[in-house]
Amino acid sequence: MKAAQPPKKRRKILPKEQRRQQLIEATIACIARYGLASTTMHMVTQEAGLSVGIANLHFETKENLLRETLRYVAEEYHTGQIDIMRGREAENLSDRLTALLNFQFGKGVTQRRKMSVWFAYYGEVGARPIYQKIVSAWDRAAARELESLFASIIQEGGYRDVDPGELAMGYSALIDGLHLALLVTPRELTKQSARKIGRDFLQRAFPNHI
Amino acid sequence: MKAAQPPKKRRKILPKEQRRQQLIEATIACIARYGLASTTMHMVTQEAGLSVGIANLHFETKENLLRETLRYVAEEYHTGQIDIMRGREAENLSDRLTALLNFQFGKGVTQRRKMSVWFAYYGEVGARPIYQKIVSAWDRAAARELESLFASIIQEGGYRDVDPGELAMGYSALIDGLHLALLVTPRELTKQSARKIGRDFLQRAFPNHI
DNA sequence: CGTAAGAATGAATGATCATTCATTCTAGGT
DNA sequence: ACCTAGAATGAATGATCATTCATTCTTACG
Repeated sequence: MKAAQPPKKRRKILPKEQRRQQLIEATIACIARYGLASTTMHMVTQEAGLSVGIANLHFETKENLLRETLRYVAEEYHTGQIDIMRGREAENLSDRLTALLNFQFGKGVTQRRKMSVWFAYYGEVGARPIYQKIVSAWDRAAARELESLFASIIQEGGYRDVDPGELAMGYSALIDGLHLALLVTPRELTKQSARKIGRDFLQRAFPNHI
Repeated sequence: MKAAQPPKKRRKILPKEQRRQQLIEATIACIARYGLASTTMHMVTQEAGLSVGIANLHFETKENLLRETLRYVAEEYHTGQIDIMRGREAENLSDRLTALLNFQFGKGVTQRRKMSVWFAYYGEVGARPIYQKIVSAWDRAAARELESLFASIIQEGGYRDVDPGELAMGYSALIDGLHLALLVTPRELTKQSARKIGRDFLQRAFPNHI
């Protein structure tokens, strides 16, 4: 009786950048499925369909791979937001608000896969200064952009007694909290109602823009 | 040259319940300091000033210890909230709202120590069904209580077009998001302004109660 | 074709860690 | 003062995992 042969796959050689990307994607998949704590190098390389040694070749250490993965995830989310806020897609201020909501509760961002990874890293921020640095740098950039968008809206609408900085902080916190709720208690909250809650927040602040 | 002798401590025997509590506290301290991923049984028992074997004696496995620690932290936070919302300390509805804010941004809850632990577990929720079960059970209980408090306020104030369930979800999400911001970007947000942001949210919804 | 630069492999290594359990010690009961 | 139930200890064990590196394979280029 012969053991079933794993189909001998031909070894493929690819440029460094492509392999790095492939490993980062595999890392995201593993963290979403098994958690940051129990993800091993073996799992990651297997997920990528490669051998264990490959990770060392492209990232030196596990620590590096995890750091680069966080950088990638943080950049993807925050540049998506920032592009919308800067008005790449909509000049109109009201439309930018709607586009922002659509992005924050859209298919790309609210996948369980993505949110798991996001909060897995947040959970370690308290213990790893480097994670805190990466996340807070992006957070600050997005916060500035949001504050400036809100300031424009306040001016355009002539809204009184609203501080753009405070409002931006509140809105960001609300969005993070809603993502957390979607992850932790998905039965209590749908994407649609989460989106509505975000919308209502904006509407109370900017009644003529939403 | 003699190595400095660790002062031989006399072995102390204590009731099971007290040792369990001591180990849970040590676990919280370690998670806050080193993160959930790198906390070892050695660290925990050392933090408690006990030997490694003790953990097995009272909790069987590391898994159990971590689970019981989460149960303890979740219960502490949510029962604190629920007691206030039920009006143990204040019959008046407005006072209950203020008390809730004070609790959520008070000394006890917003310590880095506590918030680190809280989010460390949230980060693993995506991968460990048992954590999700514990957290979401308490979340649901607190959400129900908050919804009922909001419903009373809506009735008392005759507020129109406000859904208590939706508002409760939004408020909880906002508070979670603010705690996360306090943990991740402490330089951008003080406890005082976080509290003010929470207050403003309530004020927009219940202008006559805050 | 032939060859060499370097990409990819995976068995081996050593470090870390949870768990075990034979032994030691404590304190309440007699 | 003595005894014993069972609380506490910590060296030993075995499992898991990141990392290494001698070897194999691929492909671009002459």
